[in-house]
Amino acid sequence: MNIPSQYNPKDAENKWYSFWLDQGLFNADREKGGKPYTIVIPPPNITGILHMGHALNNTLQDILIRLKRMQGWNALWIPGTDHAGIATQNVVEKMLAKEGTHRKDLGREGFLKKVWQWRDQYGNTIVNQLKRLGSSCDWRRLRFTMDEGLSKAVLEVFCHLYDKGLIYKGEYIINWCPRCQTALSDEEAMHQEIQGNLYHIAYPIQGAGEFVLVATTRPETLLGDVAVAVHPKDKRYKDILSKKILLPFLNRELPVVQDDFVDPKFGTGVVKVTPAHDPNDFLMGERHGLKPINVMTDDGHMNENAGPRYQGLDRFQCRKLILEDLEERNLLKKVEPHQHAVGHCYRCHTMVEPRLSPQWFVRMKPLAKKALQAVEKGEIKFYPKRWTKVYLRWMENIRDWCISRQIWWGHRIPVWYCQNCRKTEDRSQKSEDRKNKSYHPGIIVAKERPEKCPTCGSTELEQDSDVLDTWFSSWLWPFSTMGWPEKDEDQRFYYPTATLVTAQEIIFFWVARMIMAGFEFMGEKPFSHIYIHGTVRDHTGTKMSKSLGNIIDPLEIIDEYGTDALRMSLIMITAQGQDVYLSKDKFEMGRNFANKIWNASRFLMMTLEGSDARLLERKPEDLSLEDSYILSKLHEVAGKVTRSLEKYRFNEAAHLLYDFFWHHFCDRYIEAVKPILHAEVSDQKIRTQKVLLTVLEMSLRLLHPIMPFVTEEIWQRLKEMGFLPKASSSIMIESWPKSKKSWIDAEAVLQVEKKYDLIRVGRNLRAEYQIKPAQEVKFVIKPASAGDKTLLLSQSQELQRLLKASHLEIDSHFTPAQPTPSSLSQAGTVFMHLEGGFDFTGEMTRLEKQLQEIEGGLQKLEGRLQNQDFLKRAPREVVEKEKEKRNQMREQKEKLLKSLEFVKSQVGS
RNA sequence: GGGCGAUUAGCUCAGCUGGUAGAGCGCCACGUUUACACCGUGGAUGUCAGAGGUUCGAGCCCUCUAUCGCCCA
Repeated sequence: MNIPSQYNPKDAENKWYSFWLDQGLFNADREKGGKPYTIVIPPPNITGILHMGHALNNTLQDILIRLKRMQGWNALWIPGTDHAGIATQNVVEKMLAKEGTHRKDLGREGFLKKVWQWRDQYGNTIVNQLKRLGSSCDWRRLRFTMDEGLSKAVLEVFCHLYDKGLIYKGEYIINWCPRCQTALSDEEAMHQEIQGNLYHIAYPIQGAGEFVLVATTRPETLLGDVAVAVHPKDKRYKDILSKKILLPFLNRELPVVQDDFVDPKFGTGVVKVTPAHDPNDFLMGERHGLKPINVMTDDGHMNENAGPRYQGLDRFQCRKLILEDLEERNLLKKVEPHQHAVGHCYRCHTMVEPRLSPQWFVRMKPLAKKALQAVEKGEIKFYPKRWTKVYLRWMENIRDWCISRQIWWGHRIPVWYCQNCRKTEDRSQKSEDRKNKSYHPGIIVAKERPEKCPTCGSTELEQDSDVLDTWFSSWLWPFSTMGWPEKDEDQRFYYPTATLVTAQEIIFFWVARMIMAGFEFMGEKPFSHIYIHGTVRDHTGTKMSKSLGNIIDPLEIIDEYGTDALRMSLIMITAQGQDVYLSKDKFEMGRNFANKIWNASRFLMMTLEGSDARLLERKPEDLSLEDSYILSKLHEVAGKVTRSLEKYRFNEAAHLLYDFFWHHFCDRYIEAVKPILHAEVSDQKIRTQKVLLTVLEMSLRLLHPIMPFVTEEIWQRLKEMGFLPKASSSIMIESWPKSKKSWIDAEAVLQVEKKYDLIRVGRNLRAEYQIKPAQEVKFVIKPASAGDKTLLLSQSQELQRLLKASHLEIDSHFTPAQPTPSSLSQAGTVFMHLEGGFDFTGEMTRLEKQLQEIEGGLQKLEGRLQNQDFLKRAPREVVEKEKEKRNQMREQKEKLLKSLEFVKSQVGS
């Protein structure tokens, strides 16, 4: 048999992924039975390429889905992508710019055609990349937020909410991205601390020859000032309340208003009020009946209201010029550095401009109620649970959601305006509309284009040119992907989903809104558990991003180390919900482990070849101590791994498996049974082969959800060799191992642990005395108890081999006739006989060091056991345990003292 | 300003409900013994950020402080 000594991931990955696909093993089928377990993928953006965040996110989902599938659930993982309105439009616009054209040249329809072409060409890149990760999604159910079905869901929802009075149009201040030229929701404006300045500007008081100092961070907006404000209790400014203030440059007369919002301690205690360019000022303006003046265009330039000198300037150029002009007139009194948070577009990072404009909003308070309760009552749980509070706080302070976007790519708002009704609409009515949000004359909301206006019968209808926020489709994801608003059996079966696996960044964007949508449209929560994993950062703690160039590309890692290595490494270093600091060398861990699995299996296959080894179906009666030990550990680890995974403690599960397979199975068991395997056929040999096969096969199944490829590759080889006659077609549909108590023999485990402790101690002696590994030495062991003697006697052959001993004596009454290096282990004292010279002084220091350690520990223990409070209040088991430990240590101390005395007596001679 | 997280071995991080600290990498010594050098054997290394407190007992619970990071305003 020729098996390469290194695992080659590439072959296995391509082969088995296509095999799984061909066999339809990812496909969920209601008829197959089992309880439903559904996950919907957080749909990646079609402009995206796979990054480590995706790799982690999808590995976690795949682990869950593969686990549940093996556990016999009817496991469904629905994949899909998100149309990402702004991001995709940006990408296509850039492409057009390279071609020397602009979307406006193509017109709306022409542009959308281009976008669809782009998405057909590139939009599935990430889907194919997810496949390389091994993701076992039901690809037949792949959805896209712009699909016909999902678009229908969007229309249905818009009309439903509008009819309920939960959607309204209004002129409000929103976050405006001057580069993307669209409104953004509050969540899409990411606040970043920037180092700016606080400018103290002197505004002249009319007719007084005096000034009032106003502090602002954005001097260019002063052109839109309509008032200045002070706190009502601020006595410093009492005198100016009745005065008019003159706006520099424009000489606009500004009233002085009093408002609680003003913080007397901030700046000078006087603020300028610019309702068209600041959300707080907007509210203040409403409170005081001030009419906003907009001084900017939609692309961030100054408009005609800014006056001829500034009109047409970019907002930052204008700031510069205004400051120069203020300085020239001696109106700029003070500039102090000031750090403040400014919104940035989450798609293009341009500084967001608060802007007054007519937009569509969803009234969120009524939707939030059930979503809030469900989490409060624990019907929906966050893992780790600290996110609960974050969610609740946001929900409690929820604000209306701006859903209109001034772009072309997306679901167009299903609203038509009757041109006729609009003409006749009285201007004064407009402000009324704002207050009475459900009253919209000339507005028709419908799933399809209406033929004529229901009010006046006019056919002059024009559809709203805006599209909806992308999240307005993704908040429906858990059910729109299941065909809603149509209803069918599948939907009834698979909804609600079980677990949502996502990142912290989109709790508000997506998770919270999905919960609201679930209750509103399905009458039921969309999922029960939300697992929030950490953010993947580079080794310095910076979030990975393309523009920073600190990306570690998962595909590159897959090429270099293999998918299983990527998955295992990521899982091992990701504690529940903690951010991950990544560097390339971390992936060696997973690669080395995959190789270890490969080689252990290789060894087994070579030794089992030709034998008729089969899996053990029940626990044999005649197990050796080692057999009992490894089978106990196997079942113990199976239980622990299952519990860890079910509690979303993925790294714990990974470490348990790593430790079991490498250290217990390979380092101990396999090494221990090698002589049996190399010997002639015997009952013992046959049994050992079975144990080996059983442990390997079950380990593979336990490892499969995390490392699907290498486990399938080996499992299939075992099957091909005839060792698994009852096997199904793939390990991925085999059953998940059950931890059986009857297979766990705690006593055997304890004894074997003792045995290895003794071996370690003996080997340590060899190393300390620099005995060459090949050289055999004589050992004598003085057992610590009668029980230990029995144990050691039964294991003497093996001990002899593992200690590389020429002779091994087990003697309860042993006292060395001459100075002999010795060391203590749990099962007894190990003496090593040296031929020739012996370094008494060296041995003395060694023993003294050991004695010191023991004495230190003993002192602590004695102290504790003398403490009456401890004896009275600590639980009895704890006290007993400590007593036992003390007795042991006392004995050890005695032994050491004896040895030491003996050695010392020889030093002089 | 409010909230959350982090601070544990040289590095990167585990440590769930309190019972005398662990892993991987790195380091030191030895080793090429037919599964694996992507390996084996043995070893060294910690005032668990600091200060108080609760407790018989604190890395873990409480309070405060410091540093770093994130979120919200």
